[in-house]
Amino acid sequence: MPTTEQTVAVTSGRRLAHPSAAEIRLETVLHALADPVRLTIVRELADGHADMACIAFDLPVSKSTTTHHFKVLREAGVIRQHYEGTSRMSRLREDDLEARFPGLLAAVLEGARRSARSPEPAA
Amino acid sequence: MPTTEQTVAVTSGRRLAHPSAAEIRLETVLHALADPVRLTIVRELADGHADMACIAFDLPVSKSTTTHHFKVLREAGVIRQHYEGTSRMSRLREDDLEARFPGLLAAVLEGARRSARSPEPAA
DNA sequence: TCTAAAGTACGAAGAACCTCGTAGTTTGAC
DNA sequence: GTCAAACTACGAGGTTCTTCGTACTTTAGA
Repeated sequence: MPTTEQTVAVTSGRRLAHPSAAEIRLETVLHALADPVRLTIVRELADGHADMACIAFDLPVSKSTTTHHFKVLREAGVIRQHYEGTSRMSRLREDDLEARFPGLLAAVLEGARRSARSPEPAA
Repeated sequence: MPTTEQTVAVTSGRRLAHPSAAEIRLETVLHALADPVRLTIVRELADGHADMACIAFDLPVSKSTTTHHFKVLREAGVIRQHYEGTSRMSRLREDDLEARFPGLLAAVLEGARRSARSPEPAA
């Protein structure tokens, strides 16, 4: 029995479904990371903003769209979320991703940082 | 002037548009790799089948769909293609991808190989 | 208790994507 | 010149994705 994912809901009764580490699929992860808004979220989470509330991200989309993107990331196994009061805290599942796809997240994050520095090298 | 991509069309007059190495975008690459058919193509190209004709891949889709997927991979900068007679040869742009996103292709390929061995760990 | 904050669920509109079949192009061989 | 092989271009059909607004739920605080 995989009990890895049983640490849920500390200050709340609300539950959030997460895939177990073994259930994380490569194509789902790649698809989750292929969206600019979601890549921004992941990059900010990686840059020291762990356990951030969704509202803390300054995203160029509406509130419900933000919710949607966090859900996609969570269901893909990229982030873990838990409630704290009315806020939902998010954190990268670095260990689980590293175990399943070694080097993938690091490579994507490094690539994202480069792209952020040199957005589009004049086509 | 980037002259990296000027090696085209050896035995043919037909041209194929490729992005230069600097134009390869992370999100486009991730999106290109997020499809199961395209991931199969990339995995086979990596597994020693460099410079394969499109027809040589045994894909579960029609001929025109195959063409479409190769085009997506080429326009994303993942593969390079050139004609040889009536055949179109494909090859991974490993060097260009490594230069722009170090470790990314290797991580994806390693993940794809693992997924191929243990497709779905019984949800 | 009442209110505000944070977030969810639902449905809808529009865009993008995957797939296919058909018709056309280019090449090489006879 | 004729023919087949390999591939492309085009459009269509159906699905999925992104985005939004509105209404609802849960929690914390006055």
